[in-house]
Amino acid sequence: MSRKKNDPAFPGSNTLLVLALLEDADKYGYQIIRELECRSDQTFSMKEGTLYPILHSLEAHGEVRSYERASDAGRRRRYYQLTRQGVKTLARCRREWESFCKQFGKVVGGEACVLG
Amino acid sequence: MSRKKNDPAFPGSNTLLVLALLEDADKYGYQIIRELECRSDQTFSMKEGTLYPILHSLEAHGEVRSYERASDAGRRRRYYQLTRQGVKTLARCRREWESFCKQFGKVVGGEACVLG
DNA sequence: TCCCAATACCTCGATCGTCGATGTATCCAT
DNA sequence: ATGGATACATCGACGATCGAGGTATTGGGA
Repeated sequence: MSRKKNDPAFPGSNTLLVLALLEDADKYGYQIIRELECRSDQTFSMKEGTLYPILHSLEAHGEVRSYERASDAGRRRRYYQLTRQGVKTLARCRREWESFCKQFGKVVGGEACVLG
Repeated sequence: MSRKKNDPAFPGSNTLLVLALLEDADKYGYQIIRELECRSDQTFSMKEGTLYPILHSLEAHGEVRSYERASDAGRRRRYYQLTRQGVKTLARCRREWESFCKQFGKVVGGEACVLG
């Protein structure tokens, strides 16, 4: 496969990951990265250079909105919240993922196929 | 997600797809594309500009070897065959895929996670 | 007190995978 | 004879991701 160490096994899924993490609560960037590591048993470790552009792009496309809020400690944090459209997109992406998974498994699993 | 129409839902998996398709028999490029479409119910449609570089790269890395053979009709065909190393790589990639799937599902599914 | 690690945000250039277009040639049916 | 399917290949462009770097604040240990 000639993949580098930190290369995620199957790239492209980061946007769906972010949307899914925003489902249960508004979150800020740093928190998304930490929670992703935790939820995936340290398998996924999204880089900041990956996450922030995704967040900004999602906001530009109306999938999320953001607001700034200071933490107890006074540190500034920008929270991201799913919009109604973002919720729909998340649902669609989940369906796409499931379908992809199924088809991919069918091929990689190894059932025969008769060609015309 | 802002993906283009023909963008595969989750890119990066093409190499694994190719290795898996070569498992049961030696195959040539065009055949791989057709069989992939068939096995995945037309979901995956690998482009030639994607496949051939992958094939060449796999050969350069010793995962497959190739030989030319004319078909009945006399058309030239370059068949690709998994090497012993290719078989090992396929097995490893399958394990990685399964692990990825599991972790990804855990996050996208939506179980809670308590952060430290 | 001073410094470093962690928190928190962000941007930039490089790289890699994939696509779409294009090119070549052969075979077959119309 | 013309066009579509087969069959191989390469090229430039683009988008996603990474790694490195930059800024600033907070809290803890030496």
